[in-house]
Amino acid sequence: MNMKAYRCAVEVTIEVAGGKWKPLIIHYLLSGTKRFGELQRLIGGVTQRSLTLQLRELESHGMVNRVVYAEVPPRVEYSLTELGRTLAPTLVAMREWGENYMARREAEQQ
Amino acid sequence: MNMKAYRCAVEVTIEVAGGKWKPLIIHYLLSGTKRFGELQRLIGGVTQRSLTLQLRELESHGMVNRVVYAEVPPRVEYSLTELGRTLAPTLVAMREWGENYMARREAEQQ
DNA sequence: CTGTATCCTGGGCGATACTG
DNA sequence: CAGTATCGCCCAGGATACAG
Repeated sequence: MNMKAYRCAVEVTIEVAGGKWKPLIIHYLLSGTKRFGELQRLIGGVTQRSLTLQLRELESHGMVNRVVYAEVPPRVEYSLTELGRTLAPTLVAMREWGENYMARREAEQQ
Repeated sequence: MNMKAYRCAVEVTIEVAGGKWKPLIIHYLLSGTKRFGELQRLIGGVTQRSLTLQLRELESHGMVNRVVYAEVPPRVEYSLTELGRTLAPTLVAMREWGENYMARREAEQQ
């Protein structure tokens, strides 16, 4: 995995922050620390299993901090690391592009 | 597909320009028009089938122009539409982030 | 509430062969 | 050269049940 030769650094970004859920997770964490259930509600349509797996991957890549509070009921808070926060410009660019794209498509349909 | 309600415009960008190959295709097309085989060599590891499918999808979303020259041997050239070119900042941000990420990871390993 | 543990399915994708 | 046409594998991810 580490020895993989990349032709283009874009691939690295895709591996670390790409896929169906990771960009969304990061995007929502950009606005602050979130609990597990909060994230699940915000994202919508993601199963517990998938959200857990994606969060663990983000954690292992140093993108996300996971803090467990020894309480009942349990509380787990996720937040972006400094490294994770460096993705902000990219994610914002993606959101703005998506908004712009939708606007264009709507304008064309008439 | 069109009626799908998005919680966040980031999802739109992922659908139109996300996945394993599309960002790479767009990224390489940013530096100019490319022939099919050229793209395949640049990207590396993508099969004809997958490249074809991804290019068709990009075309259907208005991201890519496909021009067929009636020659023997055949020549097909792909280029970004104006809309496709609007992804440039995002793609560049992704590449730069990937480079930065690799540099950090290397620095940490010592 | 925040997870694991199983089971299962779709479809993304590669491998391969063939064609205009 | 730039594709189609098939086939088949794999595994991401959903559904569900259970646990600390």
